[in-house]
Amino acid sequence: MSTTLASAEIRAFQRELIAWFARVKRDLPWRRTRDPYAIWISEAMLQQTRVETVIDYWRRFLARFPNAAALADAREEDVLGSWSGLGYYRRARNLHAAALAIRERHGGVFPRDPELVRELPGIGRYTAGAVLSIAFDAPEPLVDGNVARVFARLFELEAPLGSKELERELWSLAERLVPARGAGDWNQALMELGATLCAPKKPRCDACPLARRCRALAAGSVETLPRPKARRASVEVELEVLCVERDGAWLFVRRPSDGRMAGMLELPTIEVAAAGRERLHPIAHAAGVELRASEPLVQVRHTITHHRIRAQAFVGRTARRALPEPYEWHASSRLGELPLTGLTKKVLRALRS
DNA sequence: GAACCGTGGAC
DNA sequence: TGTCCAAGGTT
Repeated sequence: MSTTLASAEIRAFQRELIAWFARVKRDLPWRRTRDPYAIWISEAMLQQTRVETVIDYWRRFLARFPNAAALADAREEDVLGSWSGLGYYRRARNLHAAALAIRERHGGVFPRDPELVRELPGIGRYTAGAVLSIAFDAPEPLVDGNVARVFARLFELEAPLGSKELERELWSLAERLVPARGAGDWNQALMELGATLCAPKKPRCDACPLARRCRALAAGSVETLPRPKARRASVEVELEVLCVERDGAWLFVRRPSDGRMAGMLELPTIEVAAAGRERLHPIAHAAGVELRASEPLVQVRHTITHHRIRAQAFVGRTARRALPEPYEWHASSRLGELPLTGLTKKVLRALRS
């Protein structure tokens, strides 16, 4: 079942939504540039991440890596350091790899050809459409979570999020609706509507410029669309964390180069359930660390995807300066530059207060 | 196609 | 407190 759209209807959608966007659009820092590199970075950061969180990260990242050449010249370690705390760290690795590809394949210039853009690591159909339409005003469609919600309601699409059927219909609508000129504004207007009025909960239909055309509003199904996809239940995990400071440096462990939080640094950590009675002692022993007290110094709660974490941090001491892999010492004055995991940042923050 | 990948904030 | 969610991409 596919939605039909008359061309007069399409023009009306475009006119009304773009006029609304021109009136109410938020003043976001990446909206003050047409630099495809800067816009690309914002799009990568905004994936599954809130605007308020991204703003500071984007400013710092652009100051440190102002263009694709600078990013290509950087060490991956430093790119991860700038990303530390944002999550989904593969995005940072992909950015760095894509910057290298732009240098090698495109002379350091962000490509304009959609097929070439799509070949860059970490850039899928959405991000390609976003950068090309916003930076170059290319008539490329896009569908993100906002657009999916807006379309599902406007056209009363019943297929569940993530289903093949809904995906096909959403992209078909996006292709038919995107204007030949002003695609960047149109795409951003759709997302802005989803982010500010057509919200997941308690949408503000009273203020919506498209309310008159919304099938779900007419049918009273706005709150039930789009149909959510099933979610995995979350699991409780108990961790113990080892805090060792010596000569103004902290003891960290380098995570493996693949899997969760690949290549990041964290405080030595063990899962209580997997540790048996020995608890922290195995890693403490490996690092020659002596636990100073049996009582945790701080307790921290954290969530990672479908895990709910309760972490207790213990303080230890060691006489050893040189340690085998994966242990590393890092000066406490440089913690802000390191690719630390979110949990580790949280523990260190708690220790300091 | 489903699972995986992080985090902080709203309610 | 638990749950849901936010400008997705990769495997």
